[in-house]
Amino acid sequence: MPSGSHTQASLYERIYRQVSSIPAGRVSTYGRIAGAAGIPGHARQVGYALHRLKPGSEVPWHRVVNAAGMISLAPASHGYTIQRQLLESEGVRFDHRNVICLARYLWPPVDGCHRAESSGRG
DNA sequence: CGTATGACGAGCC
DNA sequence: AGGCTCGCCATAC
Repeated sequence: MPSGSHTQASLYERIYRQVSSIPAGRVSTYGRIAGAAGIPGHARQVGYALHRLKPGSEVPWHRVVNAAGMISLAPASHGYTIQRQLLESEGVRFDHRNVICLARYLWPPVDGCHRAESSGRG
């Protein structure tokens, strides 16, 4: 392989790969995706990468929310409704404040908190 | 090429 | 406990 430049996939491609690794019914945050993609601290770049996605993309962009567990799109935006519907369609529940419980749905799972496993025991 | 902006995050009060 | 501001850097014009 040609040394020097990007021996690996492009940054966006790495971001898309990380996002694609999120299973259905789980969510991740921009910051975590950034860290997993090799650019810790650059959460905004992840948001930008998803913004660049095309409508026909198979990347589960809707499984990415901000560190507060909220959809980062404008609540009155069309994208917000789409993302929320897709998440609820996968079983992700929203708080009365439109917040997702990251302790239950965050991917990769966190220890010390019960997960939303299919067994329904928590 | 410089200014403005944005699908974020952490700190400050 | 929560709203506001700054910093980060690629993209748009």
